[in-house]
Amino acid sequence: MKTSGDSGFAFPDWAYKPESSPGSRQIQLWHFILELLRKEEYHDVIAWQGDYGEFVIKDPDEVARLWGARKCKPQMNYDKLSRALRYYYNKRILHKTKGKRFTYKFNFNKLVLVNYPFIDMGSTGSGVPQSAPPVPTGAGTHFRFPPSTPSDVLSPNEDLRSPGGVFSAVARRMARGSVSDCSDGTSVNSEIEDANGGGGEERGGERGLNGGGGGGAGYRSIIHPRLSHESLFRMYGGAGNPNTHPGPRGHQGHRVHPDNLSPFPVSPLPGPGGAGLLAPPLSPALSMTPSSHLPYTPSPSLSPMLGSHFSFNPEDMKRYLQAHHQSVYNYHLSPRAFLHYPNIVVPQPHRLAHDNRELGAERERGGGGGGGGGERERERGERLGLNSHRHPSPLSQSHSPHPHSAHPHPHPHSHPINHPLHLGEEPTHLPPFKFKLQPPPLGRKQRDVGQGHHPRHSSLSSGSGSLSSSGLGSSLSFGSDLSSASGSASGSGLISNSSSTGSLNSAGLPKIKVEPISDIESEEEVEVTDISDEDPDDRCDEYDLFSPRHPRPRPHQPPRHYPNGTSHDEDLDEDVFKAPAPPPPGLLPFFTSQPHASRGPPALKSEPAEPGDPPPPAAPGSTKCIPLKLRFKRRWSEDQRMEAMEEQDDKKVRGEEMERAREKEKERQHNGGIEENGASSGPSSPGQTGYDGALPLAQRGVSQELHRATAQLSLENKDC
DNA sequence: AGCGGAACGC
DNA sequence: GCGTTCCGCT
Repeated sequence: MKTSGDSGFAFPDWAYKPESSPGSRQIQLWHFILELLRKEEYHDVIAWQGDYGEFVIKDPDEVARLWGARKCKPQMNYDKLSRALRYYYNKRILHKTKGKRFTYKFNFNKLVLVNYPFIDMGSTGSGVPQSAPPVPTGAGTHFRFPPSTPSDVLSPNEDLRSPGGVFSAVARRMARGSVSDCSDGTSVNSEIEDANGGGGEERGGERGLNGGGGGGAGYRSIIHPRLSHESLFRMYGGAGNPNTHPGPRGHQGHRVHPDNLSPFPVSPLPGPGGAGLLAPPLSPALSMTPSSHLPYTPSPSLSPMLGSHFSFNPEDMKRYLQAHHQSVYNYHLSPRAFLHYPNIVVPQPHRLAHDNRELGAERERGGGGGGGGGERERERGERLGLNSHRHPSPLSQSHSPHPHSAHPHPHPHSHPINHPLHLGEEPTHLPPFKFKLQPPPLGRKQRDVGQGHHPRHSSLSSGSGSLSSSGLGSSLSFGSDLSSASGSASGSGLISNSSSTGSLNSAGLPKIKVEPISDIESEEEVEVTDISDEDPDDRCDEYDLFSPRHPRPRPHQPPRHYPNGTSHDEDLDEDVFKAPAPPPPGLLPFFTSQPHASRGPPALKSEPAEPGDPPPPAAPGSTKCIPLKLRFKRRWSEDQRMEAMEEQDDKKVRGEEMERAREKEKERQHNGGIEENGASSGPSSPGQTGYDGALPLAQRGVSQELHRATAQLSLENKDC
């Protein structure tokens, strides 16, 4: 990990979005929305409403203003913002709730917010607190492997030694809230903060730890932009973690109503509901799995991990991979994600012994949004310059009395930085586990295929003709596109429709996986996104940090599915939302049931009620009574086949990418061979992991594979 | 209100 | 890749 060098982070390179896609590094609108949604201060402006995932923009102008402030786009207005929102339709991140003004709905069924596993989608009406729990603010959603230590996370100048240093820095960052300060000095943020009294109270809940920290001045760059306080906190401390809401406002530290209100299957599994609630955000993959699904094994190394750090030790990796794999299956994600580690086997999930989630957090949702009416002083015309301090921060959001409880160093002895378990010396790349959303539905605009009736220009650049609607069915068998981008290079943000859809299409190759049929999105098509790529701190003044992209013709926007704007999926989605949590993945015996069932064509999908669920029962000839060995064999063949298939598709879709990835992997293997072996002392040792012993013979090999992978990973991060 | 194409910017 | 800005159309 190159972190130490420039940023001091212990995250693998692949944990970050490539610089090549600066665009994705900035906060994305939906993240921002989510962010606002979870803050009580903004409930007068935007709030959850109705169905899960549905929210209403109560004050469009204000939301736009805030967004504009965050993006340093003073000209922002609802019209523009809504345009952006509309783009999400195609991406399926959102859709409009028809008939309700300013009401949109997140397609969480497709969009698994990796880093927002605890989102509280409570509905207003239900009286449930609206704001979300530890939802990372736009800020640090960047996915990162858990930092090993605070110092990994903090920039060099931060005072690592003092707890206050860490926290204050974080707090300071957190204090920045939703609105950013534009570098030009027109700090919107400050505007708001000032408005709220000394720049510090407004976000009460989160500021709890800001005990000292000196003014916010200059905090801006104290922490590396990539640092997510959110994850930091989550990582460091489930319990006491301020951000996690231990504080007064942490109403739902532990969602009390998880199953019902959350879009995420919080506790699919009976029992320690949500044992995983606070599962360490090992990866997007992990997070994406409803926490409770996480098959973490309470291994010795686990607790430390939960407590404060994570290291790339084999066990952790194993868990990570395991979880990932599990996710793949749970969500019917393409196994491509595991392309590099085809042999990894995910053992039966074990539940986390103790959940470290933010329990006890109680959130007192004080009077709730007082009548939104009164205080809206801002007006659209006025832009940043004026202050429109709207949210007099609720006092209720007091600060966590024990800011330090979240001290990141619960386990000082296991300082990650030098974690003994760190294996490997060579940098390795793990597949980025980048999840993409399905491409937009075929559009109604097919009509214009080929015809440019462009108002402004007649140039039909690339993709206009692309969409042949239907046909592209080809690749679509697997609903989710879990793409494993090539190591560090990948780029996209969390969601992306096939990037080059347009161009490729024009070439005649169906590049996009198109949903064959209407928007019916099969539940299997759970989309996982890594919302980790944005950094709230990426602000206007930092724009130039990113190299400008080369201008290129903008591909046509793929047409939408629904002819006539009819959103068929509305219902579906709704169902999805209401649907009970998906079956416990863990229950999906990795070995026993047929794995890819869900990957079939959408047509297969049936029970709308179980979105994201594990694949349906094994096909008729299931392996039920087959000996384990055989089963494995079978399973493997199947997997291989699937992989092959997908690869084929992939090739069409993004062959290059894959190719590169594979190449990389090869390379890695080649180069890292030595270290790989060295790692063998780790997890593969029987009994060490805790499950090896229980693993069937067949799995041993797999284990090794995993081990190897782990080692590689470790290597990869070695230079952090 | 909403939608969505197009060009443009970062 | 992700908006932002415009704008015509419903």
